[in-house]
Amino acid sequence: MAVTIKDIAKKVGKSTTTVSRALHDHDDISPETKELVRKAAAELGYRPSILAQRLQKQRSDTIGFILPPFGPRYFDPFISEFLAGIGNTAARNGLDLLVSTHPPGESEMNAYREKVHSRLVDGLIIVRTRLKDPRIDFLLEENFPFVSFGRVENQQDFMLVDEDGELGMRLLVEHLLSLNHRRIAVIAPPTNLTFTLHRLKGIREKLNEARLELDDDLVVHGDLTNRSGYEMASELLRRSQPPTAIVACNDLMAFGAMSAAQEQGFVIGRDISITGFDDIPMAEHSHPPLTTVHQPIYQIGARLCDMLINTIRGIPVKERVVLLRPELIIRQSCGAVP
Amino acid sequence: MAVTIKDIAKKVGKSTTTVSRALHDHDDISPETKELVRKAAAELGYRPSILAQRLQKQRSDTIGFILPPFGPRYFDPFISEFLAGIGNTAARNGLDLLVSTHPPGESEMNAYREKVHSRLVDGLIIVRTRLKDPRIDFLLEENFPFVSFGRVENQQDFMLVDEDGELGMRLLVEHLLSLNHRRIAVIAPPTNLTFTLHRLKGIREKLNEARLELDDDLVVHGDLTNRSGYEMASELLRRSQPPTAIVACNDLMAFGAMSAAQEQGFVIGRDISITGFDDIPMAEHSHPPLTTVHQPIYQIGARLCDMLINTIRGIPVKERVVLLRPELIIRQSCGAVP
DNA sequence: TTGAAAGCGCTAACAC
DNA sequence: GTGTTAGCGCTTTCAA
Repeated sequence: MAVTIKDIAKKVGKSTTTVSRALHDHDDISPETKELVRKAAAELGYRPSILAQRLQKQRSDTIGFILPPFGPRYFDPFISEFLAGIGNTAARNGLDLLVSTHPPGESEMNAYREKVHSRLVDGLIIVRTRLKDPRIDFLLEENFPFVSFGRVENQQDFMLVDEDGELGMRLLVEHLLSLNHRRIAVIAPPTNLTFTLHRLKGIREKLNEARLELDDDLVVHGDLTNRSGYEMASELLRRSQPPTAIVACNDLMAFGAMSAAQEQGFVIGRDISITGFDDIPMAEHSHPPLTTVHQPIYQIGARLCDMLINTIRGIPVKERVVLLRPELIIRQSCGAVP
Repeated sequence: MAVTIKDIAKKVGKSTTTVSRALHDHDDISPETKELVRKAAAELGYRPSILAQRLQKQRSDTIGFILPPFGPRYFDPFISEFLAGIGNTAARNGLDLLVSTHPPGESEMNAYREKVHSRLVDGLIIVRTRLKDPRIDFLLEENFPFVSFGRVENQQDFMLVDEDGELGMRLLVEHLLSLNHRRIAVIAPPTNLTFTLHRLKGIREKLNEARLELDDDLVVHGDLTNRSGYEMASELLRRSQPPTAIVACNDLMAFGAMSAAQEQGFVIGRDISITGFDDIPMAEHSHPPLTTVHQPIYQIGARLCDMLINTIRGIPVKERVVLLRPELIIRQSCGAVP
């Protein structure tokens, strides 16, 4: 059906070897032959069978990405940008991107095992790391190329990019302290996620430095969705002693919190201050615009992908652990306590 | 390096043919041999080379999805859910999902041509169709299996799922009319997208039925982002005769519009009514919660993927054009005009 | 019930 | 410069 090098070989009266080498521009083929072969290939509409090349080369030229959906509706504002970051980088390097979805849990490791053993991908990209992350343990053990967006607790001899969430929170809390906030509540993400640890640590330590304590009663946990931000904030604000500021650990929960506050008649930035983390595009256009910490998701994806590609190609990566310096974005969702 | 059927064959003292057939449970192999082969395979830790199987079978067992990013920041709340829908469905059927990103424009068609000709995917999923869509013309011409989320203007002999945007808008406008709105503005998406046409048509015709006209001066175009919703609404609301209702053609722009309105001191649901379209999870938790039209993105993705898989497998698809009935979600962003 | 041989499309070592 | 041969790992006639 499809045109193969055999067809070209027949047409130009040469061997398939010669054709193959001509097409790859090897320098042991005469210019005339090359020309001849190229023309024939073009005329016949030849397209190499990538599959055959891959089988022969024993490389898949493909990067795998298993996205762990969160919550019931799979809504994740990160994904599109992150995907673009890795997708574009992979494409620029002639690699394909194989994507699948698999929630954390029971069968998760099967999904990873299968990807690794099928030899359908040359490397994997991990996101949303947990404190103890079986995916990373497994890949390390298998000695399979991978990079990770996020750290884990016990291991660190692998390539990763992460934002310095601790510093990000320090900047944020510093800002809140300068506005005289003392009763600061936190809507934290699930505790098994690594970045939760860092963010809480940043908050706690910055407060301690100001001789303040993070009140455990004011730390609640959400699941990173709008809804949970809404629910947690609703509860916090109905207390007899509501906080003057709510630090939500991601923008989505911050939006939920803003909605809850407004519903209860609070004016955000005056009666209550609310902060987010991530700086998704929407943060700029919420009402009021959200004070948050910027994460360059696209760049993180691109950088990770670059590291992985180099590794796959055997090029040593100098910086194996990249910790990005976060940027505080001050908008109007925080105001001074009288 | 990796274990192959050859190794198994050697171990059990049979031919590779027998091993292959035993592993696939053909019924011309004795139970004993099957047992023997299976045990040997397990012991050696055999994993089939999917690549080799695919080369031999001349099928890639892979579905392709090229996502057309919008705007500078690739932010698209749809993607994660849509991806989950197609990813899970593909996985359930043993197919892989190959994802790449490519913006509309110049080289877009090359990306599609390459996917088709590389024979790396058995079918493609198209999203965000344009009125005249070269991707669809091309795939139709190539007779390559594909399905589309969205219609096009001139062609309709291909499989697609779409929401009935016209009806959705009719429901929405009906709601606004019942609240006595007469000066209704529209923030429309780019005119080259097919769904823009349907949504505008729904608005226009419903108004006509009520003996009203859609004032062209009140129709502005955004690019589906928050920011553009914000900018367009800012301008609309600063006019001497501002509208009493703004129909944004997607939720993201509606949020931007809400932000602009609030910034100018409007109370949403009282001074100005704003509607969206899509019902992304955030719509429920904005302030005020957004009146919008629901699109079951996950299900659309899953359905599309199912159709495509059937086609690839040669199973005829009975319903080739699926138009989903939209659901109006009334929340608090709209109120009655005094 | 099993095996030999051919082939999917391509590349590479080695000879000429 | 070019061709022969072998092989990537697997499946599938066809014959035994």
